[in-house]
Amino acid sequence: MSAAPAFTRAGPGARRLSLIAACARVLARAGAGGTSVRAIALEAGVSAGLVSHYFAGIDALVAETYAHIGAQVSAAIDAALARAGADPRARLDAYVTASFAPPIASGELLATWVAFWSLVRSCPAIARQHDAQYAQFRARLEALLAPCGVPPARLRSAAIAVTALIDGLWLELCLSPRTFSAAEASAIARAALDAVISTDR
Amino acid sequence: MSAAPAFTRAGPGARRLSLIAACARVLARAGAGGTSVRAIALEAGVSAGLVSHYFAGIDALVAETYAHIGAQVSAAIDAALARAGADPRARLDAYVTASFAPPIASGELLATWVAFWSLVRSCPAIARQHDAQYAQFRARLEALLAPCGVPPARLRSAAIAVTALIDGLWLELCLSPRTFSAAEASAIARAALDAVISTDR
DNA sequence: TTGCTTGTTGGACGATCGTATAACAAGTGT
DNA sequence: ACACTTGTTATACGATCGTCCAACAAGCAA
Repeated sequence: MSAAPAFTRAGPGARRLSLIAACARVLARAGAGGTSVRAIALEAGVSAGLVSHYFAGIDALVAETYAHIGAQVSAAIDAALARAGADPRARLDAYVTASFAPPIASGELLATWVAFWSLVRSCPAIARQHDAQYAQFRARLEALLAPCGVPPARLRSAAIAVTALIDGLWLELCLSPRTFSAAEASAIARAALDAVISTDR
Repeated sequence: MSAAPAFTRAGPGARRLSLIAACARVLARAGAGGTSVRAIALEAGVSAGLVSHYFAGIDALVAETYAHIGAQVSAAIDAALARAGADPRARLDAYVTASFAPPIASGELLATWVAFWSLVRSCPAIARQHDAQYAQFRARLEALLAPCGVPPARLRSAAIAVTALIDGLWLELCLSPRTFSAAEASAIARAALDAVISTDR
């Protein structure tokens, strides 16, 4: 008779990915302060040494997790846009609605994002990733605003403003969901969009 | 001959305050991850044991530091409002300008704030403080918006929107100052205010 | 000057941190 | 059935974490 295997081997790619996913879960559950090599390894069901084996350090793992989560959020928004169809204003509204709905608007994702923000100032690699991510979000929003009649000269400002408004609403919505609802946040953002895309000023 | 005193005694109130100030400086310099009892004590020029003597734990110290910094930001805004005079729109502009100028808009303050945010989900006391602080900011903004002609029915939404916009701009301005300048953020916010206080919609 | 109050120190404690490394075993090809 | 590759474990290490407590000394009162 053969005993059950004490562990299962995984290809390097698969194991790396499972560690990144585990890191994201720990980050969401325990925040940046509670995220340690051992906690991640326990979450992934492997030994602690394996983290050091696959990543240069815990900072590198967190950085890769940042990119992974960012791509996930991007995908969620892209999916919402694809569902919205072709009408420019409907696409804009879909962008807003998706921003205040799970999985984007959630305390877990906030904890993850805050953990990244706390590393921006001390870790240049994280800072670069943040800049790239923000630029990508702004560019996508510009592409959504242009068909709605926002003149090119105002495109940059409009994208910055809408991104900031959504981020601010999203932040407060995640921090204390009792202050206002996702529906209210969405309504406020859509009202602001009306003002932004109106040409009479 | 008498040797120089090895340490100087301070009244309980003064020592508590110096520890809170030291905690704020460490939080700003090293972020939540780098903030330890020993680092705070070193910053304050006292021994590590003293922190435990004055505060129930490091969480309590951080919570009191949160309240302290919040009051400081509030005071900075009040000072800007006092300098702005009586004209309602000028006061609103002063609020915006102050939000994007030191000492409010700075990487150090961001690090402090992010550290607090990272504790909101796990520490109910911090969460309660955040809610109170946010409510206070929103109430003050409502008081500024009302004289500008914003009807009472729209006051709440307008205050939430403006707060979110300023917070979002402030966040990105602190995270990566190269994306846009404080002047640009201020201009964007003031343009949005024009839309909010206009009654033609 | 003497004694007392108490703010302050410095070290000890166990726990946990990130990292490195040698031993082990699962899976594969022969 | 064998050896070989390598993904994985287990352990050890020094550093640092938060907390606690007995001893010390600064400053005030008598």
